[in-house]
Amino acid sequence: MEGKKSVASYDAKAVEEKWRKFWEHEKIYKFDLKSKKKGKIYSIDTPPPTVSGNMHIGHAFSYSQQDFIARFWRMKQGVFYPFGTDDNGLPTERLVEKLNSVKSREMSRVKFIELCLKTLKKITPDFIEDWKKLGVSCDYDICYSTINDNARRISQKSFLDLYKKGRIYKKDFPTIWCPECQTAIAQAELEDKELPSLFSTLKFKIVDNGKDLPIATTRPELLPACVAVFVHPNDKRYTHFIGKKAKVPLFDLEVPILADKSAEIKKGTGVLMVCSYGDKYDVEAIHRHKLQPRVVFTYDGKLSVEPYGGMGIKDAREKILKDLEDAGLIIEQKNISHVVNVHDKCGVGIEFLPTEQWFIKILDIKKKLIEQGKKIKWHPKFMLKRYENWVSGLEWDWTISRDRHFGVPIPLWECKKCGEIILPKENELPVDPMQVKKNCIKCKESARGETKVLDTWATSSLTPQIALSLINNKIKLPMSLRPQAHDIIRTWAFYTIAKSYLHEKKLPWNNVMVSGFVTLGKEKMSKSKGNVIAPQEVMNEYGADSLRFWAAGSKLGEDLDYQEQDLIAGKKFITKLFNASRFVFMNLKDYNGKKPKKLSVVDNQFLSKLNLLIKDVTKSFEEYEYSKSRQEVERFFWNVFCDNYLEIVKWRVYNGNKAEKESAFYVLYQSLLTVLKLIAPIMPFITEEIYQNYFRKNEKIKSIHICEWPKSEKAGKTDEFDLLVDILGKVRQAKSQANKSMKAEILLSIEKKNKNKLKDLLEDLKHVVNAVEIKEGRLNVEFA
RNA sequence: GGCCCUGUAGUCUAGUGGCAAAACGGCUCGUUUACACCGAGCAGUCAGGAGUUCGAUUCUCUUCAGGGCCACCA
Repeated sequence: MEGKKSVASYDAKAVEEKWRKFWEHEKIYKFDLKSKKKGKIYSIDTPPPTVSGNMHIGHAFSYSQQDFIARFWRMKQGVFYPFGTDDNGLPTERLVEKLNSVKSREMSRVKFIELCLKTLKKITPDFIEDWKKLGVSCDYDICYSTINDNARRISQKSFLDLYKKGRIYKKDFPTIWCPECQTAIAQAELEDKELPSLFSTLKFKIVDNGKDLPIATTRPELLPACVAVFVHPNDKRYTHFIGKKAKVPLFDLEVPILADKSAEIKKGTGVLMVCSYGDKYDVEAIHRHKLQPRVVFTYDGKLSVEPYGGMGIKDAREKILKDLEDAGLIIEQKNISHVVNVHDKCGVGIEFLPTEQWFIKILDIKKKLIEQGKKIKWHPKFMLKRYENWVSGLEWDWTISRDRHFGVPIPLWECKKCGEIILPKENELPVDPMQVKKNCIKCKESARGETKVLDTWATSSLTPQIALSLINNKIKLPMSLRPQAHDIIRTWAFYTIAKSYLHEKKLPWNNVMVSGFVTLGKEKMSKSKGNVIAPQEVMNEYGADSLRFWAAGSKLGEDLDYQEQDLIAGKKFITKLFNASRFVFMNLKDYNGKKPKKLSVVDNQFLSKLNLLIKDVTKSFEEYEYSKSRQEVERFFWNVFCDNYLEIVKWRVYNGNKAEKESAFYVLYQSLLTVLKLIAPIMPFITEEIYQNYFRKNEKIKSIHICEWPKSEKAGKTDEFDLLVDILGKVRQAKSQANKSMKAEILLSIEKKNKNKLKDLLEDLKHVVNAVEIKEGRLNVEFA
């Protein structure tokens, strides 16, 4: 033997890999309807990540948080916790094109989807690996992709159902259009972007008398699209022009001057030009006054009016400004910064262009959808407000058609002759109408297969239905939980609530938990800023348990600053668990966990404290307050169990008689096991390691993660135990202030009333504070 | 312009109508039969103002600062 003892240390990486394989091999997280306790299964509508690149730290943060909840409920009553990937969108399309060096537009949709599925089959397992490494305890055998046959079938079936319910209509209408992606998009896909702009005041002229009518604009390229000029009916500067015509500068157009209260007297020059279409306001104004629109942009964002035909919007703007200047038609110009709407996927400014699109009617049920939202429990509560705000601010029905190539096809045909709509039968789904020929039912002419595809949200709003279809709908809506981030309340949460209501008049789930995001130095992490942390590296360095421990550090919905010190704290906690367990079983060895006839007063009261802990931690998990759970277990384990209880029982464990030992052994065994179970949802690997090493043989259950959640029994009093700890603290303080060793022998005097209270505990006290004698008197410590 | 969230030790986070808390960091001691990835102790904090209250860090209003969502975007 060496002079210095060798200390076993915990190798997180190796241990975590071992248990990850064990869980997979033993199918610990396999969904089993029979596994339900109390007749219930807690079902989770897992967010399907987009397969692209790697898991980022935001994923690690929010998936950890939902996994705490999942693991808690698994132990409590059993869970349905599927996994899925979202592969039905632009990011996947781009990735598949890149990996296979193809262009989706040069292939048929069917072929491209086939290629997607093939490619995904290859890359998804590696992608999911990060989730498994993090310990996310889904049943990965219950796995969907939002582009596979089943998801397409459900998505198209949803379309058919809503069509038959009269919820879907097609309309030729100016809708939000992205000239970059060349597709219509939904209100929810808009993003603000602040841009510098030139604010020019231009000379319009009154047709009758040639007088100037100054109008300010940032978009002179819309001049040829001008269809009217508005002034406020009370604006005395202009009332005498109402009813006359104005001449648009540079373009030989005459437009009516109309009175409209929406023209603000104080804004700009007080005169407003209405164009087809500059913004949503123009769309409404033109309809209100029944004006004839004159559209000057093409779908790819170019002008269609000579002499500017074929020029991009920005180029045309510059050229027109120059021509205006040359013609002396600019009165004033200034640089301003203003906010414009851009497409969230590409950042390009949107336009309003009249196209034929499919819509789901939702504006008429806004109130109903808010009511549905209120029936769901939002965690944290205020997230409901964001939902309400969004729904009450909706001004457009849901545009569900996209003029793109890749995606779930809109399943219908239209008769070329009579316009009759032909729908597929349910057993034909999934179908691509561009590949299947149909004839009109009425006039027998051939019908045109719809070329548009569905908005990706039209499919991902069905994740509850898709997930439940994988278990033959043995669980019905509402599911228990939707975990998600707050940036997609207006899309994923809203559309899912809308669809469940429209299809079944049901809630999709009873609870929504909304995670915050990760910041670095209080700034939002983003690739463009370069301030990103890779969770893979963190797991390599500290282990997944530490990363999860960190993710449990802030309460749900709060942002959390990434700090390395938090990872160190997690690692230390793991080491402490590891060492304390080693100590316990160094002494217990083959102890079988049987309850002795009688427990000592200290042991009994310590168990009462443990019972209080169980109660608190359970409640915190039930309320999605995992950070409270973590804090409570951490504090109990470190301060009460390690710092005090272990010190108190040490002497008995080493030197006690049979009864004293048995009592201590039983309590050590039970309390350590309970602490492990309580923290297992947050730190699944270390708890499994300790469970397997020491408890499995007696407990018989294959894994700690499918053990029964601890039950809190009625807690008895803890007065004497608390007093003992209190005295212990005072003695330590006295020794520390006297610069004495904790081993220093002392004479301890205790207040008389306390001496009576402590009469059963004096022996314990004597050994733990190393008192040579305990006397009555005031509480004080004398050094021997 | 409307709505929502946040502001607590040097740092990062809990928390409460009645002594302000943990962790990391700092300082002082100690220890080697679970643990130096240790133990004990010490110092240090509720953004500013007003109100409600016996009492406010907590509730209300307001100012300031940070963040988010929506609207506007002539």
